[in-house]
Amino acid sequence: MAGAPERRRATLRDVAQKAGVSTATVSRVVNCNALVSEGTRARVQAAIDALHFVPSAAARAINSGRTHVVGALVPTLDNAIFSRFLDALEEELAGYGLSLVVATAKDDIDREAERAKGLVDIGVEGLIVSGVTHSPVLDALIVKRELPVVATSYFDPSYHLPTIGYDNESAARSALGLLLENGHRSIAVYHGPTTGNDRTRARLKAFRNDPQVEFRYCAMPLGVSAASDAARRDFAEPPGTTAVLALSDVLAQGALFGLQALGISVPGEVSVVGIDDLPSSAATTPALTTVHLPVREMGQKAAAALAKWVEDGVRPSPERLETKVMRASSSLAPVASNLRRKDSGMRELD
Amino acid sequence: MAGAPERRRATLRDVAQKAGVSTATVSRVVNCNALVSEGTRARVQAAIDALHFVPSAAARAINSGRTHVVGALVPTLDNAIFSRFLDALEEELAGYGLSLVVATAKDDIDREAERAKGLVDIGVEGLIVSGVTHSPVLDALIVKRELPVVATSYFDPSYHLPTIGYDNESAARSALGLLLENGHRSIAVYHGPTTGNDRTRARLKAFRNDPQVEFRYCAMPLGVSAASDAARRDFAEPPGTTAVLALSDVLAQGALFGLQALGISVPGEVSVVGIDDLPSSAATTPALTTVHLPVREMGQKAAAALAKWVEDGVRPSPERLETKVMRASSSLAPVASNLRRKDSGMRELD
DNA sequence: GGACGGAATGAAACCGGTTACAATAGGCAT
DNA sequence: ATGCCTATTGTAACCGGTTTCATTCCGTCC
Repeated sequence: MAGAPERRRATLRDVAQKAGVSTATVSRVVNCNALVSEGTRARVQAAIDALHFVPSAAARAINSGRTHVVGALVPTLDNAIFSRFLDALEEELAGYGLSLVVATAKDDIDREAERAKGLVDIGVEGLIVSGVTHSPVLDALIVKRELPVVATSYFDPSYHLPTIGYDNESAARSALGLLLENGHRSIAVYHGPTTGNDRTRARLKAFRNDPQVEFRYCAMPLGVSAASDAARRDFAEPPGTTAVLALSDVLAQGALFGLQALGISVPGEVSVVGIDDLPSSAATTPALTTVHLPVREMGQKAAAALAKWVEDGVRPSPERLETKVMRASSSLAPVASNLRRKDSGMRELD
Repeated sequence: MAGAPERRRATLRDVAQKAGVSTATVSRVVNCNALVSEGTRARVQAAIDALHFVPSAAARAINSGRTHVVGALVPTLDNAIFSRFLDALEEELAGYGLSLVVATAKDDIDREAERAKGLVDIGVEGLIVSGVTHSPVLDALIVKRELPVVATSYFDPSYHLPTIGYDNESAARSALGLLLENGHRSIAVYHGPTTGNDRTRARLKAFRNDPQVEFRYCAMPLGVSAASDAARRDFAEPPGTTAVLALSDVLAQGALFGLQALGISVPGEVSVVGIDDLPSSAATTPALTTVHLPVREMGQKAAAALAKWVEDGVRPSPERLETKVMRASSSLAPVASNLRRKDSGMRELD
């Protein structure tokens, strides 16, 4: 009577005792599996309800050898492009009966390795990572554990992990191509930090060896405000620059807003191109010209590939996803110094 | 020789045998704990390395009774406000040695309950949910399991779970107040779906019983494009409406862009107010007037509260976080029909 | 020289489930 | 009445670690 409220969670043995059956029978009832007579099933169920019994996930996992959990390491959640990717990834993984643990690497390979260690410690069966530049510590962990790992946001069939992603350099080249076609020869390249971010570095490669074009590289934190500030600074006095090529839509939007704040017409006076194709990029005025990265599709493909690897042991093949120019002339026009201002309106005709 | 490559992962027993010691000793080495002589430690470590031994998370969990995993159920990841929240949550939880599993409810309480069940099945020790409207199934699960659960994005000290969040109605009232002060009496309210979303419903309550104000409610999908389209439709012909009050910044931004597309000046001709204070809202031109919701802080507080509950068993108290009007006059001006257009510029003086 | 104390290690129980296999019982054909 | 088959249930081993407690081995102290 004076006893404590008995706080230990009920175990299968408790239930078995209360129902007057063996643990095997309770296990059968819990798993709806084998043939248990209606009578005992009801009796056991009653005991389960009375004791608030919930089976232990760990005990199950130890028997099945499966945790049904996979992990995703992304640079950050605080950027629509990754959260969009994760949204698709989570959705698709759920379809395979897998749960998703997320961890953020913050563009730091050591932190990434540390977090990965944490994920392995909690028993993830597989991992999604971003890019192909990782800590040796992480690589060692993968080898040791024979852990299924898919690298995303990057395509490189020669990489030692299967990559499911797009060609970053080619995406940047598409963006550049648009500007070149329209006569731009002096271009400001807005990009985020390159340390720990091989996607950005790959995109920057698109601008090598182009002696006829003058690039002004502007590194900044990956945020709308930073790009807006940069644009306000860079274009406060008319510069030679006729276009902003931003390696992320976040920066492209920032540049657009910054130019608008200066009263500079886009694309009338300055052209802006981005990469990502965020949902909001279609809605700005003008709508942003950008290179679409199929991150939802990437989420689905990566989920399917990892699920198959984890469940059936089949290592997926690399997959290259196509990027695509969106709204080619919306925030982009022929360079103003070569053509009459009004020509920018004519772009809408073709 | 002809034997298979022996694919089962190495266990503690394998290591013990190889090193010629007992399992207890290996366990000690793995956990750096007790006193093991230098000699044996080295011998065991060698065996561990040779066999690529990695301890099983499940086996550990079964002994400690802890999984070090908590779950978060959010409406969606595909909205900056939630991914921002999760970014902070994940960061803070990591500090407590907890990993974060995410699942999306998509504003559907049945799906939420189903996902929650899945999370419990993989062994989460606690849960973060959004809002205070949940399925009875979920409530039953919480009770049964005595699961620590913190409700966020909502403040209601009378709710049966501890809430850590802001007062949605009062946030909406702040936004409304700004418009009223400036003479607006005919206001378009842009909001997302109300089914399954009690935050939106709470915000809508702020507009009850105000006979002198005419509200036009416009429900739409929660996205920039939807709001942009809505604005283009609503303001194509001059309506009586002088302001848009959006219950999310995503919609406010959309409205702003849509109005700009129509060539309507904001705030000169139409005022726009939002709620959320997304990072990008500070950068638009004009910067968006909005009510700041402290979601990063909420993430930190929720993480701390849940961690303490899970680790020490202390149920947290509800916490009310303050909302705050940002950039009060940036995208908002006195109603044009009552005042001279140029007055809008004067707002910046006070 | 024998008892004592601490360090290093091992044996075995245990965590909470699953499951192979054995055992029991009732139904039915012979 | 005997034997066989099957539906139901129990026994106990097992999954892969952790941990308690006993044991062994030394060095020391008296």
